[in-house]
Amino acid sequence: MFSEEEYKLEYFASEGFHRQKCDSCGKYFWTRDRSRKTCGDPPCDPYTFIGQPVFSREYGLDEMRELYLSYFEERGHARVSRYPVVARWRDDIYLTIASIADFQPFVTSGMVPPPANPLTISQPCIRLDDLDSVGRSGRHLTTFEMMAHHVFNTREHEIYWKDRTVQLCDELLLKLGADPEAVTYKENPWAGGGNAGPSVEVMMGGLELATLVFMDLKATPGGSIEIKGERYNKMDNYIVDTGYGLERFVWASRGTPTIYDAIFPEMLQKVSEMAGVSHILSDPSCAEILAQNARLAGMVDLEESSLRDLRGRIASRLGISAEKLDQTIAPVERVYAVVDHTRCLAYMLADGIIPSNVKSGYLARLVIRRTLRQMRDLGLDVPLSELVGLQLSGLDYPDWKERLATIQEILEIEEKKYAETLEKGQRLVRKTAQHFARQNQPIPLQDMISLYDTHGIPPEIARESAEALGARVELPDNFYSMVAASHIKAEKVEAEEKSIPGEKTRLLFYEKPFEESFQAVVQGIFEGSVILDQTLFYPEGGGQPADHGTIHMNGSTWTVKDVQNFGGVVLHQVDKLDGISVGDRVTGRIDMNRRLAHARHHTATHLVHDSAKRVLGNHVWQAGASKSEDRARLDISHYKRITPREMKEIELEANRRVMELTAVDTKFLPREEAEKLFGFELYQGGVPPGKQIRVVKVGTDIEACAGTHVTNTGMIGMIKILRTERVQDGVERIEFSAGEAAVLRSQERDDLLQDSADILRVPPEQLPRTASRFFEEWKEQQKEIERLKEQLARSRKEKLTANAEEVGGLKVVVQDMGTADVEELMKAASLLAEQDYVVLLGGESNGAKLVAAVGKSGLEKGIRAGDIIKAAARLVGGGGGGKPEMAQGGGPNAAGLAEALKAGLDTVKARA
RNA sequence: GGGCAUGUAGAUCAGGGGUAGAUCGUUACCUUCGCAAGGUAAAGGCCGCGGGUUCGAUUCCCGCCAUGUCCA
Repeated sequence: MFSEEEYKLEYFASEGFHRQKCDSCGKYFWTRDRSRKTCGDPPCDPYTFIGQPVFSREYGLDEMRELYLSYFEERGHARVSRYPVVARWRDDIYLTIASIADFQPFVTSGMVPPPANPLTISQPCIRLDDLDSVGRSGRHLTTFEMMAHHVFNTREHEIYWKDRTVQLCDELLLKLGADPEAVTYKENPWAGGGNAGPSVEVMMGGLELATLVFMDLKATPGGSIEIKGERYNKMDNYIVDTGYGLERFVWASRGTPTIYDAIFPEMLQKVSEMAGVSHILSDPSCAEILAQNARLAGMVDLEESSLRDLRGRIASRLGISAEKLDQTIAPVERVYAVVDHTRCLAYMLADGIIPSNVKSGYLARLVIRRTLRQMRDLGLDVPLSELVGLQLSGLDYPDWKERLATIQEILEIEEKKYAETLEKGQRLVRKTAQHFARQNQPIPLQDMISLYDTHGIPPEIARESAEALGARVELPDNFYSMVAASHIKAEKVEAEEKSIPGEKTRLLFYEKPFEESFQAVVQGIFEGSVILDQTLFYPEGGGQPADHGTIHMNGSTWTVKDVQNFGGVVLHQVDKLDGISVGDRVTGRIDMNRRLAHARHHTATHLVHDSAKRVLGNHVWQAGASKSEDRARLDISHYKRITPREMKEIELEANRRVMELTAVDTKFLPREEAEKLFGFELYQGGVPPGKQIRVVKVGTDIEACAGTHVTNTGMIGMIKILRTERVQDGVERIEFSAGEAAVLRSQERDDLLQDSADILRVPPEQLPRTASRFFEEWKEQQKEIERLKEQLARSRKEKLTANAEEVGGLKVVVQDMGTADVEELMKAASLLAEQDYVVLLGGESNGAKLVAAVGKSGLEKGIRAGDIIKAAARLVGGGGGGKPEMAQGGGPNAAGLAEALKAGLDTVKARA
């Protein structure tokens, strides 16, 4: 916890604030109001702003945002444009969840200067944690804008800290017309993401409008300060991290029953009209219910059970039943949810998330499917893309029309996919429901979990259709957590950070990409590796494998097998260490063929990526890449399969760039400058650490990339796409070769073609026609053979019946059929069995084959074909079995066939 | 990245170590002035691909490919 000292601000003193302990929760807060006893935060205080706005007039979203940003601009802050809602610059989160997330980790850690200091921003954020409550609590949103002013202070240079922060906040509220007595600042230590610090929550009318965090601690094992069970130490840089809820400010200014009414009035109007529920929304008694609901929901932490509890309380207060209440407001809640979710989707999709079954794509799909379900329950029969389009047009995308074209296609595909999944699911549900309804049992929970987990059918939908078929369903409240429990959590193995002693190695390969040898001094020996003061060897990184080569000294040679970079220290793993020691002067020589092959593939990867974007669209992002000497792989985000035609188009485009002989431009730039110039599209291959990042420009493709490249696209020679593969839903893999490797691959394919054509003795160009003719003929002939075998069996039947003998009143045929195969034997045997024979036939094809069949009379006497076969097959060294009427067997020992037939006959005799 | 599931006729699916099935659709014929319906018959299957086990694999095992889905 933080002491009172942390919060004793001059501003509070001069403005007549005093510190008070909340009667209800025991936490401390600051207020101007001498009579106030509670902190202002629910549940200690209820919502009072509903119906009684806390500001002097109503604001809309755009108006409020502009007011906020210009307020801080006028007070010395630079306005920074928002970041995408997909946090591509980070690998620890998928979505931007707070304004400070824009500046983590490199700015907050002090490694990189901020884009401006101090700055103000309004950052759209997406949080899906409370998805269930959206629409129902009256206050939860999946998407909100976090308005903020941030300051990045260092011990040497402090811009402003707590005092000025609180003052700016307080004066903003007063400027908006807030009653000074009604504002409270509640002390609440903040911790998250490895940082912590004192913080105050800014409360008005029971609503938390903003949080002012003074981040000056970082998590340190054994640190001197403890907060919420973690230990922290002071940081050298300390940060003002504020968050003002734009939507909440607007809500507070309007005092509407729910936050949704305040921020989306037009959209709500449209959607409720489309759904035919606008009469409910405009009904004053309904507004009162919703207001009650929001007021009470504001008082509690929402869980499924407590929300139901809440409903009961509201219902009894209104003197109606809980069911009646639910029926009345459920459609309105769904409209709220749909309006919220479609805004969330507009941001996600416009910022380039491709729906998928993994990563951030899964989050998009989750929201899409939830929205579709809500729309279905509402009976809202319009394409989802229409609603998302409406939302998108109101957001800050100047090119939203172009983006919408892609988004429309994505959503169409998603809608179709979901319809198919549900359709398929319904059939499954029907089957399951019928099964259990027949047994007069409820559908077990395990089956409901499987329906959802394996087939994606939400339990609510499954229950609906199961109950329509007369099956009962047990559905516990904690269904989803039971699903989660059925997944075993994989242990997260964190790679140990190796700390290597020694100075950072000077990297020569950027300045001299085509030099083959270099001089260096041995700095150290570490676990089978040599550390040099400088090196031309490229260490593995960015999907490019390490260089190989040799180290020479005094006529001796060491082979370099692997090269790794640990925090700037390059380790050259060698085959042996004898004869080499610290201080030695050595000559390094790299395998230039390997290096060049890597460089070609690396530059080619950039070109293929760029071409994929041209051919498929701007939604294409790199999702991974790897290179080797003879091929490279590039994974890209794309919402459908790449067609063979598109693949060829990409290949052609890439080769055109090669032929344009464009120089490859690489340079180191300060991170913030590179971001400003080129945007986050830089970070295709992940986010490199450090102040300076290396920017590689190949034609229109600009990426942050640490790999070695050729200096001109012409050096790539040729790019040959080998195939595309779908690695995940929403991610396509393109495999290709460049340079010599591409020529070799093409030649391999020519060989394949030529070899196949040679087998059929036709020129390659006739291969498809000939192959298909052969295949058709083969099928014809298979059928012909089948017919002939049938015929053969019929004609054999006559001969066989002539050889029948009588055993105990049964007609028995035992015969060696020469080279007949199993199929022929079976056909003949079954024909005889139909005429009440007991049959055992043998043949020689690929060893000895035996087939037995028993007619009606035999079966009545208890003679089983399987028994005959088992007895017989033993003598040909094999086994067999089958049904009583028909059995087959065999063995490798064809010489024993006669014996076997005899043994079979004996079995029949014994039973007859 | 991990889990679960699926791949059989044009479509939807059943089956299961022993001669591949149903329904719908298709075609022909019957019936009709014609159509629909009905009746009769037929065509249509590398049982996803490759390997293993086996006398025998569509079925069991392994790998691959394709697809769906849940979770992080």
